Amino acid sequence: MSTVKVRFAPSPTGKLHVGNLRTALVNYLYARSRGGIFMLRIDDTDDERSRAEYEQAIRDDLNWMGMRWDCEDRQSDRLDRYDAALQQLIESGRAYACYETPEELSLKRKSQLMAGRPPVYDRAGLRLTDGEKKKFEAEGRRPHYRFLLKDEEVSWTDLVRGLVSYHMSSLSDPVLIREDGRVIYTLASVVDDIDHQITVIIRGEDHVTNSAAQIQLFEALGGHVPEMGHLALLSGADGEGLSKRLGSLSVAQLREGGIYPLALASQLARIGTSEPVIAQTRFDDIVTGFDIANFGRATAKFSTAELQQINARIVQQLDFDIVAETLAAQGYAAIDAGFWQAVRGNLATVGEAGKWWDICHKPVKPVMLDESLTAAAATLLPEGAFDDQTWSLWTQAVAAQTGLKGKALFMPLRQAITGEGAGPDVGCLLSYMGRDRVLARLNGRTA
RNA sequence: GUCCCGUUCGUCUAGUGGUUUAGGACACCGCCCUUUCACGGCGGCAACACGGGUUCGAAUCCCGUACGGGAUGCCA
Repeated sequence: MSTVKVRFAPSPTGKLHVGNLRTALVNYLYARSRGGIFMLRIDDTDDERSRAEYEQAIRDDLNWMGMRWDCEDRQSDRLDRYDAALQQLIESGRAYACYETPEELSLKRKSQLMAGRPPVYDRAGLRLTDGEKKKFEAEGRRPHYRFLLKDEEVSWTDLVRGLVSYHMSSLSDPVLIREDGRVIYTLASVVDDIDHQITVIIRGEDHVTNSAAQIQLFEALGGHVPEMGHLALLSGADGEGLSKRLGSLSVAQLREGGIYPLALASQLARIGTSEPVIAQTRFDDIVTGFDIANFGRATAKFSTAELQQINARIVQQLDFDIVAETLAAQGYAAIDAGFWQAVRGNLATVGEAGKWWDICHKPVKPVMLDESLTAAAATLLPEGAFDDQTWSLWTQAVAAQTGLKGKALFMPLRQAITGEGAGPDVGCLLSYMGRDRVLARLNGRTA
């Protein structure tokens, strides 16, 4: 049995969104759970839209989530391989030159549609005589090349969809090389997969038609057809396509919003599967619990609300040494392990720890709910430095004097001291604030 | 238009003709715990898109309808 080898092949034409990242993650998990190889392939066949900054952003996003690739390649380095493949196909009669302009093709499609016929290319290029071709060339036209599809049913056993079959008669012969000589994804991807000896292709369901045609291409090039797995696409919470709200669901934006990588990975690895989406605090557990067979065929909804919940659950379990660097990067290098321990149980994001740090160290306008209570509490506030016992001793004294207890006692104190109605244990925050600040706030002064 | 695919609790799903008063997880609601919130424990609410058919029996098989997604590019 040969080693499993998968690839993630993004085109650096934009930022990764959660759908892309899920495809990457599923490939990664598939490889890791089978001791296989995970390859990164940059599909930068020019396209005028490819940009170095996008490529870097993709690498950053992958690394951020903890995915390391075992090898990489880029299509712009392999142009001669694509030319060679085209020659091979021309010689075997599976590729042919066409001379229509894009405008002419679009016109053809329109009239076919109008006549109620499927917009399939009529293979006019195949019937061109040498003389006609010469005439086009003389007009200054350059040929583009198409792959001659065999008119038969292509089928394969898909890793997630089971038996899939597709009849080629409803497909146009795919263009392989553009008029300007640049290769098209359909060809480049297959040549790469053959050369890189990819054993399994896992990609989105939007590629099933491609896959059908590409299977014939693999065969025509004498390559071994890899296994295929087509993941159902993700949609937004309202069921709309993800691409429409790309902005709000870009990985970069999620990162900026304080989402912890394991939270996103936990969700992306399980969404659309039969396994429950639960917060995983160790990447290894995500790998272990992964099985491509658990993925369903229906489009799954990606919910940012759910992500946030998972994120909160994970953040609340994070140890200080894991988040210290993140906190420092956000300007909170002063936060220590004790403080983190005190507040983490109430956080939704790591960054929120900074908010509580500020409440302890920067002026806060107290919220005065019961001034007679807080005034009494102020006079009872212990002298000297605060310690572990301060809060409970102090509140007991306040309770004894005022006769208040429970929420009526603690909520006014909390709101005066922190300005907030909910949050970490006030007693734990006390020593970080210092006596003067607490006293001032109890007396209703911003401090 | 044509070709694929999908549709089970709010969400992700289990379910491949009787074992199902349709199971689980998350969310939600309630109670408990708790000096707030969160965590945790216990309990509860809640679904087979619709219409025909096949069958003794259908969430499960067939046909149709509706809705949704994808494809139909000299994008990937």
